[in-house]
Amino acid sequence: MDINLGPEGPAPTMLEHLPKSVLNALDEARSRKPSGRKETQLLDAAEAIFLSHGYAGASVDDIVLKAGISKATLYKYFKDKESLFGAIIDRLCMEQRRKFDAITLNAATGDGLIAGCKMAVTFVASPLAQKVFRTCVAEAERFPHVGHAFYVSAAVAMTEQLTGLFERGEAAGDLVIPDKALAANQLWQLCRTIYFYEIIFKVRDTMSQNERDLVVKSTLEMFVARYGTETFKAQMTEKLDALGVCVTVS
Amino acid sequence: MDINLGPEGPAPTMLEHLPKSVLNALDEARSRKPSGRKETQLLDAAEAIFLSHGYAGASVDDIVLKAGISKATLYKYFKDKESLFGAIIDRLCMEQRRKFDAITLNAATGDGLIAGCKMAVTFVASPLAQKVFRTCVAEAERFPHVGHAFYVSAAVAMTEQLTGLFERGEAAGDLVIPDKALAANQLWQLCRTIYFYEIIFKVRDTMSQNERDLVVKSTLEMFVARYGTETFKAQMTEKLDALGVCVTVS
DNA sequence: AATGAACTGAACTGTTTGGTTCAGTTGCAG
DNA sequence: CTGCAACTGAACCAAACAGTTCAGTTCATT
Repeated sequence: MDINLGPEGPAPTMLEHLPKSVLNALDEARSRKPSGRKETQLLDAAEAIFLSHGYAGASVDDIVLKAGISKATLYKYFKDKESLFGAIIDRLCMEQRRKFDAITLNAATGDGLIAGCKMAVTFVASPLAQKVFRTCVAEAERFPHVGHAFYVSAAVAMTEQLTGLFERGEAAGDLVIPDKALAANQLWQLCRTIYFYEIIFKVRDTMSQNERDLVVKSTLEMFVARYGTETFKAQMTEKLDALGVCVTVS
Repeated sequence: MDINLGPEGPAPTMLEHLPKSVLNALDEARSRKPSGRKETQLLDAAEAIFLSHGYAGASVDDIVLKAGISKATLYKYFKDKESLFGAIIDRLCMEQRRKFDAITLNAATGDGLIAGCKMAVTFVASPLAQKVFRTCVAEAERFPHVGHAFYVSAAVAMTEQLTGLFERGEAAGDLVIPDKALAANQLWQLCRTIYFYEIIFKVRDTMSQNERDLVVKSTLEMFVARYGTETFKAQMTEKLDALGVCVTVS
């Protein structure tokens, strides 16, 4: 995407001493986003610091230091710390929403469910998603907008996706789901079984492929037992037995 | 429990000007907890402020002001802000654990499951539990002990309780659960469907009795579909249909 | 070569922070 | 009455905080 100059990056005064190739890359980046390079540096730095120290724990001085810009520049882009924080959260949530919307679960019901759960489990356990979750939970009380933005970008987006899959599953005679929004939430909740909370509460750091498969399997066993037609249950049992052994699809 | 003197409370110098009844109540409280009254005031105030502002956002001056004690006294009890915070979290988690351990789910399987889920849903949506959850999630990365304490006080305690219920359910021929810890986690997760996250992210503030019943019902429908024996499924369907209309047990 | 906008670094404001110190007050046990 | 430990309030510290100001630099555009 953009060129990562690392913390601080070279001062503009030093540009002429860089190799041609780097200069070209810089020019390219600059022409692509002519007026936003400094802003991007700022947003990236602010994101990293807010996500790891929280709003109150993050210092503006640390942010400008990491961004390699001056304090005056920051306050030209944002009126205060609070609005910078808001912009960071909005950017993160939009990105999250984008990820959900990019998913297309157009496989057959069984494979769609498995793929969806795998994505959900992988997403939910990813370091970035964990940090965003943590920060949004932490600040939701003081900044309701933050909580709301996160909720819409995750819960709402995911509900829409799954509802589509469920409707197709019903049409195919695989599922019978009276309340699809409720079922989507339940499925999503089951994908957070055990490991999500163990990571959130720092009881562990990561989860293995086997553990991911275990969650997918146990989640769908439950989901299908409740909402699957008899024929679909039998069909899924096989598929799920194949899982949890070695499969790696992602 | 203890006598609430309100913010700041009367200074000790003013005690002799208070009505006799209040003085007696004060004396009673003091003789009950002779050496810990100031400490209790401190812990209560610190709890309130940490839970609503987070660790970094809470100021020691605000805490001693609310506790009605002097700063010097605080630093006689705790070596620094961090250890005060640790003590607050430990106290909250111990209390949480105590609540879970006090539960006795000794009814028949069906009623036990319903009672357990009702408690879980009510607990999970309570303002205090929400604040504790928020704070522990927020600080788990900077203070791993906080995350760990919360995890043990909630997840572990609840798993133990439910495992007992499941074993009795199996003995009675109602349930078949190969992995009981997993099933306990799934049940707990399902109790957080929709509303828990809506409250955590400040999309709403409370949930009604009907909404609680809806969660209990949908949770157990799913759980029983997966882990119930055929006879038990039929039996539960009736019980759950009775629910979600008006029932108020709590 | 001149213009103007973006940006810099560093100094500066006024406030707040966590933490310390201390002379003096209080209430209670001997 | 005395001695003692708990506690007070207020002053104090150095560091950090968010936010402002400004003289001066950089750089693409004309």
